[in-house]
Amino acid sequence: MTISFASSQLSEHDHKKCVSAALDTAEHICIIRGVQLTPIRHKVLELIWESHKAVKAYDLLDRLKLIMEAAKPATIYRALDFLIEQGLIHRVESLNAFIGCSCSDHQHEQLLLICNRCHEVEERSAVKVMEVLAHEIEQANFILHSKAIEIHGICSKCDAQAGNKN
Amino acid sequence: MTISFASSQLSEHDHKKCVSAALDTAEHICIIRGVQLTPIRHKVLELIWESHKAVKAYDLLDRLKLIMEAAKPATIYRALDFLIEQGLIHRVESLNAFIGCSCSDHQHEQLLLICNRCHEVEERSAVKVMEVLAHEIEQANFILHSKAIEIHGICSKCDAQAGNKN
DNA sequence: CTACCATACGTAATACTATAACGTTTCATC
DNA sequence: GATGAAACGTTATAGTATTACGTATGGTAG
Ligand SMILES: [Zn+2]
Ligand SMILES: [Zn+2]
Ligand SMILES: [Zn+2]
Ligand SMILES: [Zn+2]
Repeated sequence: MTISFASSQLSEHDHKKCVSAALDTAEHICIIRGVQLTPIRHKVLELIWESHKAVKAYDLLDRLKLIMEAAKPATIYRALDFLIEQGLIHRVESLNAFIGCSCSDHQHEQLLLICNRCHEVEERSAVKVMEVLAHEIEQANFILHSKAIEIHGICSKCDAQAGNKN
Repeated sequence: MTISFASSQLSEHDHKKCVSAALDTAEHICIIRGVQLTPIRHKVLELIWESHKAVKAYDLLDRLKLIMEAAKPATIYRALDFLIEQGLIHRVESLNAFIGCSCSDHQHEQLLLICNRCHEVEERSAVKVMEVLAHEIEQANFILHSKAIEIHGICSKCDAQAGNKN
């Protein structure tokens, strides 16, 4: 059965394109910025991009160990720190997990739609939300450093599948 | 030195009123719902309300141990689970910490302004933000279960203090 | 009454997440 | 070829959270 009517941008797509685009962009960004996308960092980024699901640090570690026996927690966390600093991945606070950044323009003005069923995370730009939110923050005389908007629920794809089962 | 011009709702207030209001409300809500605000749960809620700072589970545990030697992690986490279920506290995902809920009407349509300096957390209702956000979520065909908007930065009080030092 | 059941709690063990500390390698620069 | 910075290796430890199983309590059906 195919899901022809699902509306999520994550459905039915050529994921290899996501991966290669993400890695190409990362390589490009790192060259421009003069920072090193070392083999470990590159591999961790690739592992994160294996799917659109949020992935845990120790799961990454297990997978990294398959090709790099000596990998330790610090190995992963250092790579994650680097990738976050460079805005190449996002930390999902409510899951203690990580996803590849798919902000089209890497402006990181995004909200995360986290599916509690399939665990995929969709990043949406939501310009209007950010505008109104910025205004609200300003009204509170609060000096913004960073913001995280994490929405939990059921994605359109999973909802459609559940609907089909009835 | 007093800070007479700070604008945060958390400044210069009678915190005993916050605590007693929160505890009274909690007792009332639990009676209405037919759930038990046991002595442990009540005490944990009181400890959380000692300040407007987000508090960690193991810090709560240490303080609970002072009056209840046998307290263990499960003691705290069970109380926290209950209080969250009842909407009497919020979990701050980005801090692995907890704050008392101060939604005026316990509708939990709030955003959290988290000060990185003093660690106080202000809960703001932000109706307009929620409206626009709800619309955005609907457009994504996403079925909402819960949402967390966590803003990090410097609160007006801390900003004013920093200003005074110059 | 008492057998039953649900809720809350006691207790121990364990799992999961993350960082600290210090040594080594590498490579560009002086 | 000494110096210094960045990345990584390695070990230990800190911090966060859950599982599992046993006990106590109180309400309720029989
Ligand atoms: Zn993809
Ligand atoms: Zn889903
Ligand atoms: Zn107060
Ligand atoms: Zn502050």
